[in-house]
Amino acid sequence: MAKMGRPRTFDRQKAVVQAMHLFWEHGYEMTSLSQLKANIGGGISTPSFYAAFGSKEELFNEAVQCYLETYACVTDSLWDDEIPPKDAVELALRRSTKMQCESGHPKGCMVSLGTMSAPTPELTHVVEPLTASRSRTFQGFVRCVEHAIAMGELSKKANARSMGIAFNSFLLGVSILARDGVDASDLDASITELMKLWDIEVCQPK
Amino acid sequence: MAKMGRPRTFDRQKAVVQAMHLFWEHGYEMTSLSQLKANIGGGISTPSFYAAFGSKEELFNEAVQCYLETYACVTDSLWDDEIPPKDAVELALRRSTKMQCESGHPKGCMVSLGTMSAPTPELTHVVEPLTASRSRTFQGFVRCVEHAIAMGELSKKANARSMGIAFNSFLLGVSILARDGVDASDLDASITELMKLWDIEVCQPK
DNA sequence: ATATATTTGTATCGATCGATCTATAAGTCG
DNA sequence: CGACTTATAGATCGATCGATACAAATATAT
Repeated sequence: MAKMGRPRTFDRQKAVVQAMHLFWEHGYEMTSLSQLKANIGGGISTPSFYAAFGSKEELFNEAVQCYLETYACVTDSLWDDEIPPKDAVELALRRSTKMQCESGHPKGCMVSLGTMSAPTPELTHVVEPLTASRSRTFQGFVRCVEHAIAMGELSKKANARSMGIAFNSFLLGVSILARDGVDASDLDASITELMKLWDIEVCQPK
Repeated sequence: MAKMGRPRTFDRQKAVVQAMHLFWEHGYEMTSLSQLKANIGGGISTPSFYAAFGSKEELFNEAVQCYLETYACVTDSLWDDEIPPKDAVELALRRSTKMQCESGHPKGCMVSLGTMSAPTPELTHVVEPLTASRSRTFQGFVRCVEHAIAMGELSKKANARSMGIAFNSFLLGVSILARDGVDASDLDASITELMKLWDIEVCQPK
């Protein structure tokens, strides 16, 4: 049985993707309802917007979910136990950097850049999923280092938290550099440099 | 000869510092005139604001200049030829990180976080000083590595650009981590980790 | 004392913000 | 067909945005 009532004139899922691109580019507060309406299905009216999405905040939440389920997966390797920890870290760094520099969508990472989207305390809850995702990625880096230590690949003297922060901070910085137009190839080369931090802590064969 | 006319009821320089804190915290567009007026001298009127500063944009420029001449100096070691290159890099990283985590002002770096303050192309010129400062800091890191290579401290095979990007990207990420409330001590420990990238490239004594 | 220069307070400007009301159009059901 | 359901279009809401006009207040300069 098909849906009753007058059919929608625009593709709702495509609209969420469009909204995601706008929020990604400008942040939550800096993206206006006018922008969103104008970019959905070639332009929709205010009541159509609210009938379809409820409010700006609800659409933002959908857009964030959409991002987390698609683009944000570039760091999934950090929780894949079938991938050696070092490869997992390197894959996450390279895939994320590559994605952040791709054309077809805004530069940088929506999760990382979302920090500045909650300038006031009353907006904190809006960007909570982004904050949680940043925390999760950080934990993922630490986890990989800890696994490597437990497996005997890395020295027991290695500081998992410090190494995790180093990898994580580098990747957060990539968002700003990607926004500034730094070439993907330059960033990729610097990942090669950064990964030497891992090799240093490898247990020396006796 | 003193200034003529009715005297100002607030300290203009203190007002610029107050404005700097607000712009630092919320970015250019997200800081409203109402906020600025309310936080200057215990509250001033609209005409007083415009008489003193001209416009929101002009005040922002003054606030940025104020930041660059004070807080931003934490990375000045990168251009100090009397400091050994490695120390210069490490000092810049540690001083900047410490400053970004200090209390008494917003967390993170105003220059780094200013990326998201220009969501629209027509605002690009407003944050141009911030963009220029980011570029300058990056060049500073590269410069130190190049000096070290020229001095024979670092291997000629070292990639100055890649290493510069690595240090720079890490430091940009610190702004986001500081905003997220990461402890200064944890960040400082990760700098110790990061600096191993330098030691790796040191010419081995034969 | 008078003229001049500057800041102040009150009121207000048009534009835009996110959001809502009412009425109409366009579908599926019985 | 008529009943029901849903999305549409146009008009508009109060709040806030950055910015201005005007006149009263307060200082210095002559």
